[in-house]
Amino acid sequence: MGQSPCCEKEELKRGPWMAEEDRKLIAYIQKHGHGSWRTLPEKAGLQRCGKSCRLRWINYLRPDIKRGKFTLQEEQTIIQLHALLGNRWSSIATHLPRRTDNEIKNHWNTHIKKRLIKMGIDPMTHKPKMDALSSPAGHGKNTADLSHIAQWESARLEAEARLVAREAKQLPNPTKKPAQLLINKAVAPTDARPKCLDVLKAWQGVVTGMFAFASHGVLESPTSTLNFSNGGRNVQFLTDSAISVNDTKWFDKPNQMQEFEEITDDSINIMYSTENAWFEESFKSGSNVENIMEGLSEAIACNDGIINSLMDVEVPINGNGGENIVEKRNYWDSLHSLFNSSPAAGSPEF
DNA sequence: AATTAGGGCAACCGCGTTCTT
DNA sequence: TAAGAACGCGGTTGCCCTAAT
Repeated sequence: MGQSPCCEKEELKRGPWMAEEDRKLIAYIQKHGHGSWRTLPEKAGLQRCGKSCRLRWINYLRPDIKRGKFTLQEEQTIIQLHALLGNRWSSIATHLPRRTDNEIKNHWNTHIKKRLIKMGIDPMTHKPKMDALSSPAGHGKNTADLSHIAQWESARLEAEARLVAREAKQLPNPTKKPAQLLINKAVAPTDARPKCLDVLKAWQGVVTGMFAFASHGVLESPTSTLNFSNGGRNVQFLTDSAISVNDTKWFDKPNQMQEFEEITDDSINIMYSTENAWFEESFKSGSNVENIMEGLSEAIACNDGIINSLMDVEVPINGNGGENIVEKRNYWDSLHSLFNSSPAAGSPEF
């Protein structure tokens, strides 16, 4: 069922596109839109299959494509989203305006993946390879917490994508292409994106916050303390280079290899190489811990409606703003307790 | 200068999902 | 509701370019 081989039957051209073919495709789409890809080649006077035309347009000819080097920020986003979503390049691409899934996929395979490997990080699990060498007991709470957050975030991003798709379906003009609407919405410029997506910033903080870099005068921002406590577990941001989770203090040391210093029995020791300036730069540019947590709670508050609606959680709608705030706080509390409870194995119960 | 190896990227392939009839 | 058509996605291939030998 479904796919029929579109290039087999006729003598259709394959391989690299000629400039003339590009011109024809662009001219046709600019004038008529792509419509049915199946019929487009014939109408446009191209000896190509529809699939090939679609690919050429989406990955290369579309006017809103940004080409050239990926910025640091983009790479960070890719890494973080990949940690959450895995190889779902199209989902990742929706969070990188004007980049195509193919381009992201290629960039991952040819650049980022290799760099992560070089840094001793498994590109598939996003965990330091040394993690595997640590004791089973050590593979406890912190790792479980992070993977739990990752699972939760993954589900949330998927849910968000489904909501966008659902919204697109409900739009008044039913004549054409929810998928296209989804794409248009998803690739809107960064500043047009809903604030909800700031959760990525928060996640970025969670991830990059794990990497405390050598203190060669790098971390200059004023320090402050931020505390969360719930159910006996305590998350404390002591300074911009030290984080304490459940009495486990994560901080930097003045050498090239960083270490999570073990304080409690079930905490873990993980070594991170910081010799890669690229990652250090990421850290510097991205994460002020106060902003991280602020962003996270803000994003969660912003997202609660989406999450609840998409995870089939019934929440009474309050007309009253004050109650709403309470509701959001409850949501944050429940998330926080989820974060703290972190089952040793198994998936989150959504 | 010629050859080889490796990197980068555009394009293809096949399968799952969604849409249409 | 079922079947076929169309679309979209992720994995893979193959070509081109450049650096190394």
